[in-house]
Amino acid sequence: MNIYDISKAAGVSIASVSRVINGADNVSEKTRKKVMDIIDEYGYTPNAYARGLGRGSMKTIGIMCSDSSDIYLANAIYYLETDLRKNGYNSILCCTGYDLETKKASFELLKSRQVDAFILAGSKYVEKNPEDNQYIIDGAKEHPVMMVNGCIEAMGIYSVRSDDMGGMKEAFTQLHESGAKKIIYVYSSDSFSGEQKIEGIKAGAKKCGISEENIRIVKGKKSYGDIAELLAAEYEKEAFDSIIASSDTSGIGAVKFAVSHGLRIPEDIQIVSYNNSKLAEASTPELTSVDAKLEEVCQKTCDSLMKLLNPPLDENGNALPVSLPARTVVKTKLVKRATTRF
Amino acid sequence: MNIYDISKAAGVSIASVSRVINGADNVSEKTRKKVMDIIDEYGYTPNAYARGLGRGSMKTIGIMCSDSSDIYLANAIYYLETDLRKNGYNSILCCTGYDLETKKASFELLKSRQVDAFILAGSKYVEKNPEDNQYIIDGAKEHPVMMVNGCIEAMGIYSVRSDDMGGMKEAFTQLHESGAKKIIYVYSSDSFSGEQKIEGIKAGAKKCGISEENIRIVKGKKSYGDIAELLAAEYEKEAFDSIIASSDTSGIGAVKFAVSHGLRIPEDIQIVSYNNSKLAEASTPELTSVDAKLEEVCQKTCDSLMKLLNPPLDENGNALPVSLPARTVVKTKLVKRATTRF
DNA sequence: TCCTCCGCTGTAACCGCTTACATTTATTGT
DNA sequence: ACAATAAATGTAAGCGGTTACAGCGGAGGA
Repeated sequence: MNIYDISKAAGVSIASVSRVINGADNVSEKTRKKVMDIIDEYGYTPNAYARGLGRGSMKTIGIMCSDSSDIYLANAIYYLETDLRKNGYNSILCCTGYDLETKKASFELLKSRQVDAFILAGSKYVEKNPEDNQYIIDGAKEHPVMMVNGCIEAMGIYSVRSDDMGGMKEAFTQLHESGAKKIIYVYSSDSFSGEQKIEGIKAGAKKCGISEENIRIVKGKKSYGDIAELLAAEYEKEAFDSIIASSDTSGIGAVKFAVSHGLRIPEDIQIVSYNNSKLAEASTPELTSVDAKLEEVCQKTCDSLMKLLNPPLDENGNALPVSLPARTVVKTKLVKRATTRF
Repeated sequence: MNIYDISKAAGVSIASVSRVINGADNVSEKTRKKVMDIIDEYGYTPNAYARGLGRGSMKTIGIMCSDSSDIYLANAIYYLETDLRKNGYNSILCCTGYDLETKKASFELLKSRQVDAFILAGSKYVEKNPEDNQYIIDGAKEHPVMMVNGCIEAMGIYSVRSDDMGGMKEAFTQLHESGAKKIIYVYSSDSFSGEQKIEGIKAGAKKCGISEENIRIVKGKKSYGDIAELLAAEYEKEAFDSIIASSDTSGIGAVKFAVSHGLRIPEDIQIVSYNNSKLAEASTPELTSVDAKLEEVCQKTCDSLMKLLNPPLDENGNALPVSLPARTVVKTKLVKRATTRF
């Protein structure tokens, strides 16, 4: 069932059918109805690829994320996909894992799929070694690249992220003001936003008059158990009265540590985690968490992308240049729950 | 940069270029090298849509899920996408929500994208009213439809799911054997697998010699708080000593109920949840949960799909018919943790 | 009445690839 | 050395749409 079949059945040319399915205004009401009736009768769906070929745009966005089963990224994907679809765009998803070669291969694959733009979700797409980002920088010359919670400085790369530094600074400060004397920061992965968070911790400490060498920062693995063990070992070395965790996952590890050590939350120990994903509420007791405003970040990402891909037209129908901020930073919000005294 | 550019630069015909990029064996080593060199030099990526148009298959699978931010589905998507990509297939994702019209629209959209097959992830694609499934049944006439944890009986629809009935039966039986006298089952959503689970509860009760009218089944909403409140109200009416939850999410609600009522877990109250997603371990105390073997379910889904889409060929290169079981059921496994005494 | 203009419709080229088939070139046997 | 055969390559027709441009008929003005 293709456009020829429809045109034959309706007794019009394929051009007219094309006009009808594209909602062009220069079709008579009579033809439109004739064509629509046939289309409804036969249940015809235009071939998106042929359309894309003819038109030059597939109305498709390539989304890359390291691991869609990560709660945080799963949410991002949901927001992005839904938002894009509302705007008439489809998403091709690639779960790239953490290996650079796989990331590159996925990028190529999405290119071959003629995506109109890329969205790199998560801060795992900023490599330590600048050369390793070259594939993204090159790609951005052809199609816009939106980075969600990551940032690479180059033409065509736009970044929307939450204010991780500010968020962590606030968490630290609040904790300090609520009487915390010994704060430990635990994180589990290095990344662009990971560094921002550490900067935030340092900034918070500075604001509270705590010297650099008195800031305690430890790095663990991703699992709850690992974080709990790490904190236990640290506690052994020197007790602390508050924990800031780089994610809700780590926050839960912190809760497990506290519970297994018979420490009362929040009386003996306070915990603040980050992201405010569903995990924060899933925890018992529920975690005080810095809301990373993921939904807003995703929504701003889509907004910018839509502006970029569908620029306003001047009176002659030519695209007007759009100027978008290369970086957008969304303010976070501390959500108070049961693991803190404030 | 298209195949003509490459053919010109390499001094061969586009057919030869096509053969090279498709790894055909009837190309001389000399031309292959010439072409590959040019491709590498110019960084050419073939247009997947033109290929698909010419070839008739896009090597793309349409995945529908109600909500990719649901932890369970997020995992499914990860497994499916990764597995499909390993097999050279891409995935287009549609998060359809729970509304029938949106589901239908997404189905149409994926059709227009010429997907080679559909995967409907989650048990939310089996509607109560059989007529409402017609769009899937019709779709299955054109392309295979794989249902993950759902089941509709029709030509071209294949179902892979976990043995929810058996899993729940085992949970009930184990609980009973560990001394539970008053078991309550709490669930939060109606669906195909929801019904299976209830059947399992009933089967377990029967096996334990408990009459139908003594089985307590309550339905709540999705949030932790709601489940906790519901259980509190039920407890008020009549105390129970064990909770079976239809998901880890509900299980966490049960934990919250127990904690807020000062009930010790598992001494005063035992809890068994379902899925064994990351949430089960995230909970404090960690949830005993029936592992729904999602990874295995997804892997079997992909396996079957690949067999269907790439059937073995006979000596003349014709596809041999493949016969696949329309239903595959994967055995679950009870994972014991801290919320039960067994 | 004839010409112009306009709205609608149709024709055909093109998007970038695959592939059946024709053609050329290389290999082998006698 | 030459036909027969096999291997490599090229040509051209699709795949299913979009769209520039040409053509057509009818309304309105001179």
